[in-house]
Amino acid sequence: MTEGTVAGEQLRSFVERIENLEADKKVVTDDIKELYSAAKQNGFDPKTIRKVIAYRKQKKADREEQQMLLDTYLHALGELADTPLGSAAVRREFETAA
Amino acid sequence: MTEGTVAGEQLRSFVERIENLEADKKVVTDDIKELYSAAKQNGFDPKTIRKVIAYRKQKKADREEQQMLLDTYLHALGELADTPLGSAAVRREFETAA
Amino acid sequence: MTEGTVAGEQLRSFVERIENLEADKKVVTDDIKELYSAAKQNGFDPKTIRKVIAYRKQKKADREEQQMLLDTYLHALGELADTPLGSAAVRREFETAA
Amino acid sequence: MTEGTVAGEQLRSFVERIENLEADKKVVTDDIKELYSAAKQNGFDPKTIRKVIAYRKQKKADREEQQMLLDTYLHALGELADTPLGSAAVRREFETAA
DNA sequence: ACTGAAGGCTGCCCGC
DNA sequence: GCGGGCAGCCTTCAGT
Repeated sequence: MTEGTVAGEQLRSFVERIENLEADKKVVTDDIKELYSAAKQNGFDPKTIRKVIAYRKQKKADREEQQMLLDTYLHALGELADTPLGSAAVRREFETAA
Repeated sequence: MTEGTVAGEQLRSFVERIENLEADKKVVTDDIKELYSAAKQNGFDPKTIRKVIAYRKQKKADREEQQMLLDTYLHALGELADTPLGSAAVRREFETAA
Repeated sequence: MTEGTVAGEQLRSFVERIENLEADKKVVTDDIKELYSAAKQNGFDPKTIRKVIAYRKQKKADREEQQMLLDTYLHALGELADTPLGSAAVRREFETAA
Repeated sequence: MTEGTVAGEQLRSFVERIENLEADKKVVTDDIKELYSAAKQNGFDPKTIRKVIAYRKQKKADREEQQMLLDTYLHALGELADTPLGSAAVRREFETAA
């Protein structure tokens, strides 16, 4: 796998593409840091902002997990969910369970 | 600092901009992971690729540090560095010293 | 710091003590794995058990974080919290906010 | 599988035992961290200590693998290995081969 | 300069 | 055997 071979060129391509993406990533990371700094300059505690973002992120994750649970219910109940009435019933069941 | 106040709006803005950037970052991160997977599918060892990239990054950092050192020398030598010819002269000096 | 020196003996002592603790840790880890296996043999899904444990752990963490939040409120409100009545008021505030 | 059923009690038992073991594990983990801190206070680089421990662990694993290989040879040679003298003979054979 | 936390990376274990 | 998910480790950074 020396220079100039097909494999070598492929490797080079992978490496360069990854390096480019890492550069992009660094830009974004730096932007985020700048925002935190700016927020701090405006009197907001960065740590608190992180808490807020973490909280929102988790809430979103919780919602998605609940959705997965609902899907589990739906699948477990099979065909029933295929009819509007059945679906509504299952949904009602889920709401009371949650 | 409740909803609707100026500070509240500012905070909301910061939070949302950061969240957007984090979303962007996630996209890039996922792209990188995909590339590593693709490389693996093509028979390259991901771990080794990481090593290669780390090595190149290190080399680049070393070069930049050397460049900074060079700049320090240039400035220490005063206006000479401001002309291309002078710069080249100092650079030659530096190369032999290094 | 060669063999037989004071520093060498100290280092040896640290290394061995750490290795012993790691051995202990391995025992505990293996015990945990055995328990998961036993649970599986008894018809319980290990993955679900992990979920349950993670859930309980998080609930505990949440409670502690809430306590930290309460502390933050208390400190922010300063002296007020030093009187029983003030403390109760803050606590009431916290309850409605949570 | 609700509370009070046999299965429920079994599950509860598993969960609690696992949680207890995890608590034990945390104690050991914390002890290890303390040791690293203490080592650092005594002028040792924690990172290097980790390297040392990893190295010794690797060496130990290598030795055990070699021992397993030796056992394989011994068994392949049949009953010879059952006597101390025979074992020593095979071991000599192995040492020169390795 | 050191400590404590936050994020990223690696190795491990599981299920497919 | 492989890929996904998860825990542990390492690194970096803000704060002191």
